[in-house]
Amino acid sequence: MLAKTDADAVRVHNRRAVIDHLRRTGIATRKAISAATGLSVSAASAITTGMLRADLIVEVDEDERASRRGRPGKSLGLQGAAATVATAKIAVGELSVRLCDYRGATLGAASCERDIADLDQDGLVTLLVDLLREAETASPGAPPPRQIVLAVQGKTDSNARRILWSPTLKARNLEIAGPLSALTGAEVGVFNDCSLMPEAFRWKPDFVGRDFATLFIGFGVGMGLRLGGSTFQGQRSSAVEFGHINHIPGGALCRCGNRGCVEAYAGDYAIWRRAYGRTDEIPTRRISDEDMHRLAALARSGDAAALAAFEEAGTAIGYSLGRMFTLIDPLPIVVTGAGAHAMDLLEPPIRAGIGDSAIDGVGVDTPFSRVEDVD
Amino acid sequence: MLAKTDADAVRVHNRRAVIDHLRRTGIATRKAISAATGLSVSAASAITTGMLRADLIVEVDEDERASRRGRPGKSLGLQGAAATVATAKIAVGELSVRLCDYRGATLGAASCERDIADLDQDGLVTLLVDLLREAETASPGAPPPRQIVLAVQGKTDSNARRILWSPTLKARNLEIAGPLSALTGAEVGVFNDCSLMPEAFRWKPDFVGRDFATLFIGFGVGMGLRLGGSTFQGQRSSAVEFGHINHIPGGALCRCGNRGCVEAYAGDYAIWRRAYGRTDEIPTRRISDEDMHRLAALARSGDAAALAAFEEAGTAIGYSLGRMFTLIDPLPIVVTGAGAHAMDLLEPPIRAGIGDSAIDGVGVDTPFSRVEDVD
DNA sequence: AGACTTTTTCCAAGCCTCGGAAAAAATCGT
DNA sequence: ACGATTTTTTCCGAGGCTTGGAAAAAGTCT
Repeated sequence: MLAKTDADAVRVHNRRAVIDHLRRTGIATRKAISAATGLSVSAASAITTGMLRADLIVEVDEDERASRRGRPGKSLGLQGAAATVATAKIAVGELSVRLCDYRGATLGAASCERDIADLDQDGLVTLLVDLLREAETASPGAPPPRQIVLAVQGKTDSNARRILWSPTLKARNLEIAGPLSALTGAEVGVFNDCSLMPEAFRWKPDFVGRDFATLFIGFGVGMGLRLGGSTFQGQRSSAVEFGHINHIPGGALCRCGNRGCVEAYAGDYAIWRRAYGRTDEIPTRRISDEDMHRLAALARSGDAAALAAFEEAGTAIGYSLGRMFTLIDPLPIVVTGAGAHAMDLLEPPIRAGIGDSAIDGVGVDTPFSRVEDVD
Repeated sequence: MLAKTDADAVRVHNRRAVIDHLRRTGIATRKAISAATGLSVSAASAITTGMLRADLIVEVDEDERASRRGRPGKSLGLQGAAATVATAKIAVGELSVRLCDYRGATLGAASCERDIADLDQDGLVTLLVDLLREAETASPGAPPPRQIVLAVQGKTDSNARRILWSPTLKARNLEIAGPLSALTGAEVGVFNDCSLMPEAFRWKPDFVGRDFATLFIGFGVGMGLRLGGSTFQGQRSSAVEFGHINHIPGGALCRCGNRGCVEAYAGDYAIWRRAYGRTDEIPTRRISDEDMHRLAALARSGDAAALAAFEEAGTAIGYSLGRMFTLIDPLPIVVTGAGAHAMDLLEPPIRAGIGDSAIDGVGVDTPFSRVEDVD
């Protein structure tokens, strides 16, 4: 099952290593690249000059002259104009597109707020193409995107081609990558929004090369996993449906139709309905952030029902984290989403839940980081 | 973070691919190796002749003459005498060692049944060395093992050097790899027994290159995961403590001290105590296989308490499989251990549990294979 | 201005693998 | 029985990448 390797693979691999380092550090000299990648200086030099000629990277004048002895190294950076990448987000009630250059800088964006529940495959694709065109006119001079990454709220297939299911859409199993690719000429990938989140943090110094999880707490509950140097994808689907891992057999009713999911205790709507005694009610609309802030304030001021709602939410998350830790070892957690604002209320029951469910309580002290907003 | 690749890495990789194919198919011609690995015939020929000269592989006379036209291919197989590998098992009340040659054939074995609970690090290591010597005298002519693989009931660290915790031993955090390696000169790896199980199946045609899980149901409950071409290991420990994933918050008391673990419902002792109304009793000894067979027979004959015990066990396993499937997608399951004998009783509640806990019931129809005995 | 240092570039060498040609070893046809 | 055909191996030159050392380049220090 092991595939062969040849000179070609070596070249591709080593160039990727160079780009990887440049993307992480921004700029670096050939010497630094050599040291970081393990390549000889000769090789690093040869590779970079080749990429320089191909206009993939540029020489950068560094203002900060270290004024050391010896020939100063010439800094290199990625050439922003080398390629354009588009990211699109499909969420409840919102569709947005953003164009980025090769360095990651935003070139232009476009979005539209409308109910897309009734759209079918073609309708969704044409809407995406329209937004893409709009974003392109907003960023003149940029080449058309070579790659399009779609972040979808819902389940996608592991080939990153289809939306298997989304709470935003009535239709299921939509083939998106093919048509969109045919219309735009770009390489298209369709991913679950939460499983994509680790990509946003893997460049940060604290997380480079490390395993970690991102936990989204908001209207729903979702997770992204970074394991062993790659962002986790299931064999068949995007997987990591953390919000729909069962917490209590036969428990509270969840949006997905099952009973006892984590989300049915820890999603915005779950906390809300628990606080107001609306057992098993599934709200048709999003609970607004203001409502949730109000509820959190109520809990902080000592309201028993609100307190209990947040506590149950934290316990559900904690137990499921404990279950996950037992299966794949404790991980540092990055908490995002509206629920991150209520971490003062959630963290104690979360940690208690981990302690009660993980073997030997391993992972109760795993670090949590809060990130308020991410796109 | 990406490391460089050079000609050396290419050589190592391609040779490994050749060995991989030979280990899987037993014997193969140079042409077949070329086709399977994607290497050119020239490369496959060069690599194999090199390994032939290094005595890693041998030419094999195939008796079955296909009598086709053209020059017949000369079959190659791994040289059994090229290296010796030892495997050792540390289980409750039993210690065993087995020597295998490079092809996987057993050369000799030794075992001892005694209580090792009071052994410390040195005691355990010297006992292992003694068994190793005994096995070596049982297989004259074989070179001393170059590699030793330890399968331990319990938790091991992810560097495969230490036993973090084992129900067999009172001591914790025992460094085994270092001392054993120093005494034998072999490369030593210490692994959890269940997480090692996929290694036994990854060569079978049904599982080659596929993701799957092995589920052990016996005195305890354990699991091994084969994901993305490698056998899963946690970042810090052997992980995949499936038996200690929480099923019911605050539920039945488990050997590990927590409440509500799967094992506290589905382990032999859990089924036994549930059938006999001994709530939360932790037996000091293993329940014998005969006792469990008797209990299963009782259930099959319609005894309500016994039936309920097996049903609760199946439900616990089913829910936890559903939870796992939600996190990492459904997988085919290979069921081993004494509990595999009662799969007729367990499978219906297991599938029902998956259906109630997995999103959309995905995975209820995942294939189960029963394997009665594995070493 | 010359000595020293440090970074780049240049060049021959070493390893792989690849592709095609030649050799080897059977069977088939007459 | 002997040449034609077919299939597998081996051989050999070519090409691509990296390496290590030498040479060049581009600054600081005295």
